[in-house]
Amino acid sequence: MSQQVKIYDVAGAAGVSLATVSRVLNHPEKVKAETRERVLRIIKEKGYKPNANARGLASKRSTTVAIVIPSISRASVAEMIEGIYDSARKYGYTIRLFITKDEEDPRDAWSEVIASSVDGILFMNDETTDATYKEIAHTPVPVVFVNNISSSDEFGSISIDYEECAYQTTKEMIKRGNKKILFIDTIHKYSANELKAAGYERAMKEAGLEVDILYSTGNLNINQNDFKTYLDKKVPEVALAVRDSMAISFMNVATKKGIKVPEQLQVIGFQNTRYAVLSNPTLTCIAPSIYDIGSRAMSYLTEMMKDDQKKEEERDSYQKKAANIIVDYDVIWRESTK
Amino acid sequence: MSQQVKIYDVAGAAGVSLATVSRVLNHPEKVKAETRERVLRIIKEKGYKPNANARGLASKRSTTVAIVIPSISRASVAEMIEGIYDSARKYGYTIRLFITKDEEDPRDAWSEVIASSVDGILFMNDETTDATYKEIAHTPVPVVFVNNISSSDEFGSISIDYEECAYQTTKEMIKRGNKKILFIDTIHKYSANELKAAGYERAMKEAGLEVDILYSTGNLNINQNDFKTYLDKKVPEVALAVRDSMAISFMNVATKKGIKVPEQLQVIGFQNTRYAVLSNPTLTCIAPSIYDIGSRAMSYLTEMMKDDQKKEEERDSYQKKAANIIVDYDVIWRESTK
DNA sequence: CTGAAAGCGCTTACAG
DNA sequence: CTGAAAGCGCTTACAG
Repeated sequence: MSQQVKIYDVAGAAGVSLATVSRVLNHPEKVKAETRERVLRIIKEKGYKPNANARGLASKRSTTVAIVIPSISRASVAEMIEGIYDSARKYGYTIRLFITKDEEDPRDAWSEVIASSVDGILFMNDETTDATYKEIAHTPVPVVFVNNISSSDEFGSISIDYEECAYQTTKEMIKRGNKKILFIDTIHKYSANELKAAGYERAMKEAGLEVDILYSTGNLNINQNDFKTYLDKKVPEVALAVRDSMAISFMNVATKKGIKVPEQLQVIGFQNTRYAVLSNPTLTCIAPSIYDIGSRAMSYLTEMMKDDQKKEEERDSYQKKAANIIVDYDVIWRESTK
Repeated sequence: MSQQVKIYDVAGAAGVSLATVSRVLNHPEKVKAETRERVLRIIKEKGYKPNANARGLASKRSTTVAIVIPSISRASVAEMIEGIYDSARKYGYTIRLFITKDEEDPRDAWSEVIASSVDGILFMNDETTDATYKEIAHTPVPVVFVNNISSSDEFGSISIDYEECAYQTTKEMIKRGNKKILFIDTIHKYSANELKAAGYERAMKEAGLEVDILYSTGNLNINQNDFKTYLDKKVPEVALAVRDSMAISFMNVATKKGIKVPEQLQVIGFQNTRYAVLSNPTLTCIAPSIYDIGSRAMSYLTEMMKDDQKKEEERDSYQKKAANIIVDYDVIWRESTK
């Protein structure tokens, strides 16, 4: 249980004051090259790492950002966090993780995040109500919405244009001669899913085709019943599902009923999880660059935090800069489509 | 951008000194009930949340623990983190997330974790070499191994007994009259997978049956080729795979060759990921209580951190207490077995 | 370019 | 049971 090296130890060994050691770390350009080299060498030798708490307290900056997510088990969260993490490391930030539980008061959750004294917040949320906006309006550090377009111009966001990619994909399937196109959505209204549905509807209406949306829960057993009931009545030419799991489940139910995929029914998922390639047939997917969303969100947050260090008056600038950044997507054609 | 409330503000409003406010928060039993109530009310009114950095600096405790994982995209990590998180909240701890990249020096990674001044570390690692042990030996805070039995008695661990569950499951399949049982393993040696293989081997040898292990990569395309090549030569009665994705992939390759699952070939996975129910047929799985591993790991770490606050002499006690805690598992029988 | 000193917001012996 | 004061390990104006 060895004692951690303190800045005093380094200063002593290098024959300088602790102020100089601190400067070497925080404003190296203000220190004479010769001194800097010497201090740096000692830092390395002794394995000195500044105490994060002391640093945070003195500088009012913690070089820590919070990731706030509703639940970590959602399919894409892991990849997004990985994107955030890699980007955060590049900028020297550390991650604090918060999972907001549905059953608890979001007010408490948010103030806990703030109290943890982070320099910025990456906020992933499937549905952002006005109440949420009010909640987070007084946050003393920059907030960036991840994978969820912010409808407020107070906060920036990084996301896929879900409306557009649903629109384009539906349109493509129409162009390929399909008319009966089903959209499978969650009962619960998530803002991303609402955008997907809107894009689908736009394409269908433009082509004069009938909009057909099947709502089901995320629960697999209920899904399967709903899907069976639906398929007893009719078989669409194409099914687009907001989640890969729903797409695969729909495909499995159809296959068991003797419906051939993709000959009679083509299926498309919206997430491109790793399991899209494990289904049989493999699943064609709209593939958002989830990793990129994470890493771009972090780098955007970094910019905002830089601005945040400036004085109050100048600060308005970044508020106005609040941008909704759109990240690319691909469509990966696999066996579930012709 | 409202100013955060400080302990001074609360003290002023409550007509007490800041020491008393601090006591209300940290040692409530030392404060007269009447005073305590009043202070508590003001704290609530003002929405006071102590500054985490200042608190950490003054008390030498940060009420933060680090989760160190090799890569977040592994199937079970999300659920484990959820378990850790829920348990951490219960004990009032916050989470700092570290992802160790294969390409970087583990020495640097670990010292970064320590510098972030956490009170304890939850260490998830697929393979722990002697070098790793040496690396982390001088960690100034308690470390608990998660999902990886520690072979050192310096550190405790929480895990499934992978050897045992592989043994029991193989034995069960033998009891059901199967003789040709294949074990599908990763080429890369992960300690958990080695334990699974050992359990399988023990059961096979006990029954005088031939051990048959197929090694493949985690890469799906390579898998499929390996599996095709294997199945061209022979079809086992049972295949046990260390990963669900490998099990499903093996099953899909077999199905495409016209082999009937489960009639001719039964398949069992080792993880029970959500996708076990999305495969067709659904996959029988050994189901470790991943969530429990996470939550028990955190609660065990809490104990160690409590001990860690005591004096050096007393400390040996917890070192000796370092336990390897075994968490339960289930076997969930689905369509891929008879 | 460097050092002495104040201060960041708390906690915790130490008196009383 | 409560307050005054020292101190946690840094950063950063302020002098020089």
